[in-house]
Amino acid sequence: MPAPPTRPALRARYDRRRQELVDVAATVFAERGYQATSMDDLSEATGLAAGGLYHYIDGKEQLLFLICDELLQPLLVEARAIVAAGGHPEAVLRTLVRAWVVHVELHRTYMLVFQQERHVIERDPRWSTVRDHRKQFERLLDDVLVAGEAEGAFAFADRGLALLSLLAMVNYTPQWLRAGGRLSTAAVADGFCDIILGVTPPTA
Amino acid sequence: MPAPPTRPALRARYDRRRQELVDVAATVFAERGYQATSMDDLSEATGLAAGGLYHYIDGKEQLLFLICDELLQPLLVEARAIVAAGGHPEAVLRTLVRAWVVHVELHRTYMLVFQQERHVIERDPRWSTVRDHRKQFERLLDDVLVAGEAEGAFAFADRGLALLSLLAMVNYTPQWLRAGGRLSTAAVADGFCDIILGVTPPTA
Amino acid sequence: MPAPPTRPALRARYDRRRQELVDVAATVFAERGYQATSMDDLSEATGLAAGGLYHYIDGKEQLLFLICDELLQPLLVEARAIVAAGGHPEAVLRTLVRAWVVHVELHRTYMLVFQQERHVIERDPRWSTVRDHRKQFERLLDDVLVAGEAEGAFAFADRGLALLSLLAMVNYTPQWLRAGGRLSTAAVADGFCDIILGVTPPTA
Amino acid sequence: MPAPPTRPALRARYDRRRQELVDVAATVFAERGYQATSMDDLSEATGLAAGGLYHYIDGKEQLLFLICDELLQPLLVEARAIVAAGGHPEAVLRTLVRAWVVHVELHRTYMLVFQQERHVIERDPRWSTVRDHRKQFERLLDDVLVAGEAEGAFAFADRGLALLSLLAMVNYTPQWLRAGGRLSTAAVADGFCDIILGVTPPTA
DNA sequence: TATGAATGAGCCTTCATTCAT
DNA sequence: CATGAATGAAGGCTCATTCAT
Repeated sequence: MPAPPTRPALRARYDRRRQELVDVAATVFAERGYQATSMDDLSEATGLAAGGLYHYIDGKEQLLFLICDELLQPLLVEARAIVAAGGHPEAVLRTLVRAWVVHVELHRTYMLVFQQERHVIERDPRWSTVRDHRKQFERLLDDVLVAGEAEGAFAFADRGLALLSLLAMVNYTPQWLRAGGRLSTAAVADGFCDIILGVTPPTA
Repeated sequence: MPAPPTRPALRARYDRRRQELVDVAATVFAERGYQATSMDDLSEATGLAAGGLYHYIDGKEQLLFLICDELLQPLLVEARAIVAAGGHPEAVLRTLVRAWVVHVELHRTYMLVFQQERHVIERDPRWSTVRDHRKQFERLLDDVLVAGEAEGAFAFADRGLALLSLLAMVNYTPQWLRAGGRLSTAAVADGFCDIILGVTPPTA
Repeated sequence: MPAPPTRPALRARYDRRRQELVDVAATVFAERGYQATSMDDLSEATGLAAGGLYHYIDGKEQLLFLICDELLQPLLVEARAIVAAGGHPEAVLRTLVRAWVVHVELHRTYMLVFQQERHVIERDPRWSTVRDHRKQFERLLDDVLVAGEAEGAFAFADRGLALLSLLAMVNYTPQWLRAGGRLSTAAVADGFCDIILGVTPPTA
Repeated sequence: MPAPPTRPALRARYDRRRQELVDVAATVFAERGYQATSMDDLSEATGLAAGGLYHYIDGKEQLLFLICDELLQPLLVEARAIVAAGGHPEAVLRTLVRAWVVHVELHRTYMLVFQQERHVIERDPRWSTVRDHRKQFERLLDDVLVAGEAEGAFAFADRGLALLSLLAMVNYTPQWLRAGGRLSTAAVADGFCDIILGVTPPTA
């Protein structure tokens, strides 16, 4: 990858195209799998010739990194803001989960790729940055649960299991959630919270 | 793959080695990923020369198939038996989930591989058998929830979400559950049921 | 094989190199045999790295197809033109055989490969196109013999045997005919016709 | 290949089986091609397990050698006898060609294999024995033509071409001659001689 | 910037052959 | 004699990446 252009006008176009490339890559990776996708597939999907891709990225693996990074980074930022804003634990949790599910839905393909390649990300030392972001997010989530439990707002049979379950639910979401489905994103997020918090329907 | 030997004595050894190969493959696939694992990796992991593997399998993909099949087939059989045995819905559900989690724990690597390669299995028509087994199992699970709801044993805010959550939780299990961990397998299974059913701890 | 370039300048070079590759392949195949020739052999013979060959072809088998096709297609076209032009049956036959022998001599290696791999071409359904061309050419030849016999220009003891013999003679030609040999191409062609037509030398 | 058994009874059975193996090999080679036939194919065709084949032969290539040898050796012996017996040149030629065509028909698969692998046999020094037999046979044939020409029994426009044509015709025979076809073996042989000798049908 | 030809390592698989049983 | 498991060297092909144009 040559140095990106410095003149602002060119830089803008460059950044736009690079973002487009990452988007396309996420879509194709999500469908065929990262390993099963060839640079030629991306070349075809973007309309850029094989060599042209390398003006925007260093290589195939960097695409995977960018996908993971653009998925986790903003989520972590938003989550920190929500937690920092404070409030009643349940409100914080619900706000956080809602933002999370929205994020997952908006970056559905990114999330699918991230989950698919989890075995690499979790093991390879070169992926520690991404891994750390995931861990920080999960830590944040746990903090909220701990705080709620401490304040008596939440009563978990087992907080660890509750956290793992919440992670599982939301991570699994992109496999079935589609825009315009039976449940709205907010409903899904609230539903998850209800389940975790043991909120039973009123008629019971 | 040549036809398996017919003489019983040889057949037994053949089957044993083949099973061993599938086991090793599951372990290596789980660690490095199916695509990232070369037949040479398996050759090294099994101690069998590259060509020797093909006495037991038709190709790399068949290993993936066998892994999925040996994971789902017995689970489905067991699940059907549990449901057929009948009983109070909650008892049935708990028995079922417990068996499921035990199965997942025993076939941890198989499950990891199955989850990893889900994008292939769900899309490729050649994998319809495996996909069908997964669907049948999920259908069975849903039937139990439906029955429990009908009998008034369960009260879900949203049964669909409950099912998806349960699937997510158990499918996520092999990522963190280790034998000898804080929670026993049974505790985990019951914990999952509690969460789904909205069982809150005695507010002591 | 990527799509061939569309820009005319590039396309010309591409076509030239591809033709070169087919030529080299025909030569090497003719010498070592199609099956006994590895892509590495072709790589070495062309000076192109192993992978580079696949810019021009889909695979080894396509080379064999192109060789057969480039051998038969133009021959058939030329033969049709000669027959269509009409004239005295003997003149037509002699013109046809002469063109045929010239063609065979010019594409000596192609012909050798075609003959060598006849057992595949005649049996495999995927080779029906090539097979059809061969049959059409032979049919054309037979038509000429039939017409000549009908007009009383030819008198065969057995026309079927005459046709088979002519085919045998010409097909066998590349095994021994060399440019600059004792007999000119035209002499060979005429000699074949003499033999088939029972023309005996003036009993001087 | 271990040493063949010496006890006569065993030796007979051994020889019979070995001959059977060569026959089967010739058939399979003729159909699929020598190179395209795997030892496993032969194993299946003979009913002998892979390793068992090596009790009778040294390797795959020896099978090819035996096929060629068993084809050419007896033909050469018979041809020599016919020529040695003497007689009118035309009678000798006709007897010889008839024996030849009969031989070719009886060893149709052997001949097909021999023709298919001609490129190896003609080039590789290891095949000089087989090549020599072929050359001796052709020499014998030429001698007959020379003698006939000298005696004024034959009048060739070009004896060399006549020889090559005859070779071509007979060598091509296994590609189309089937037992029970329109022409008897003898008729075919005589037809070839008529063509070479310029014998025109009586009605002409 | 973009193209597309070219590289070369690596992958999955086949196969002739050997050898313990 | 026969079996069938095992070997290991190719073989055809793919693919991430480079680079002259």
